[in-house]
Amino acid sequence: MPKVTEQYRETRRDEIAQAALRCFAKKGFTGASMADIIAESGLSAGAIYGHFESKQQIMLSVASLVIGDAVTELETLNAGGVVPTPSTVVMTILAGVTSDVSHNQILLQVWGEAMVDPKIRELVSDVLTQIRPIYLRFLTAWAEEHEGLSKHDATTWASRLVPVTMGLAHGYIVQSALFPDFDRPAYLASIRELLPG
Amino acid sequence: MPKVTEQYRETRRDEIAQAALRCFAKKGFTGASMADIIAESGLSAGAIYGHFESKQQIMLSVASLVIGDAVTELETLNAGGVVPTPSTVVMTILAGVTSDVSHNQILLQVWGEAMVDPKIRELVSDVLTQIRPIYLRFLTAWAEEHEGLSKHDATTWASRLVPVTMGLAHGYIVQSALFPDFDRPAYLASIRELLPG
DNA sequence: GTCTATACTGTGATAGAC
DNA sequence: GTCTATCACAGTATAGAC
Repeated sequence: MPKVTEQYRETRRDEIAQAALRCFAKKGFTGASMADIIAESGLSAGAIYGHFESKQQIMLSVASLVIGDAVTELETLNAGGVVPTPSTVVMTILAGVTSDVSHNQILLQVWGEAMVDPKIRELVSDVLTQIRPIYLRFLTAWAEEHEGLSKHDATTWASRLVPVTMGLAHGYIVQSALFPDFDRPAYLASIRELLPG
Repeated sequence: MPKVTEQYRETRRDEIAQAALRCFAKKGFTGASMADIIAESGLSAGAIYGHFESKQQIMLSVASLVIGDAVTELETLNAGGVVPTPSTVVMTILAGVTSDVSHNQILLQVWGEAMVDPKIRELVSDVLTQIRPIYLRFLTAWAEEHEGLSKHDATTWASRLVPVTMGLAHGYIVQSALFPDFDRPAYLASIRELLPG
């Protein structure tokens, strides 16, 4: 199998997913029809069904794209080598999620869909089980280093702080998507005041 | 016009809305069909269309029901006469929103729908403009009383804290709906630690 | 082996006859 | 109030062009 072909298919898939993303951002997961996606992608029905089994698969692909942002961005913190403060962790994850406005909008839709679509729910759940330990690791490291706690105590302390820390991020995402005049910098500043570090 | 008739109609409307709520909780706003709602309500298509103009109207009615919980519950704080702590305010609003699990689930769907449906968006926006000032008032009063700030300083302080305070609530709602093993009491305890008061 | 154009089949919301 | 017809449109399959 020539490598070119595989890459080509991958690219096509991505193009379709991006077109679908734009449609979903405008009309929602269920509101956007295959016809919309077909038109937006500039391809034809058959072409699309050659790359995706169903609309459901496209939805999953887009959802995965959007919620994956968080993990991607968090990984960059590892590269730094230094132990980030709790508020830095939150701000980093938010930078990933809300850099693209349409991603942010779709994220809320993904959460909504997760309430009724088991596949999406599973996807969200999977990403959580990736993110939670990362949060925990960073917060634990910080508590050890800056609060002088033992590894055990630091872990306990961190695991209590993780949910609210994530909650603050969730709040940012919600308000960012819902309130047109949401003051993002002010929110981030408040996070820095509230969280230790 | 006999009063009985009006009350009767109101009751019927409410029954239909409740039936619709159950359907939406199970299958989502767009996933639930009129046929579902008809079956769940035990009525017929014609009967329902006698009380609601369209499915859209039913959706709005249910959405309003669900996001109205917050306001309803907040009002109870007024009755007490004492100035609640910031964390008490959050916990009160959460008590209203998440007491009924299906309401909580639908709330996420409402947020998602708000991304693409202007009517729903408007509804959400309206409720916010009701809630924000209430938060602000309570937090300001608390800052005056317990931090000894002037009215002006207290207001400034409060308006900076309102978004994150609401954010913590949003985080609770999101995690409560998405994570089956979410530890609610632990989250509330962390809120108490984080927020002043 | 990809794509285009078009046809098919079920189902949705709703209107209107009983 | 119920029941049933309508009518548009959804997602998808297919038949053939490049």
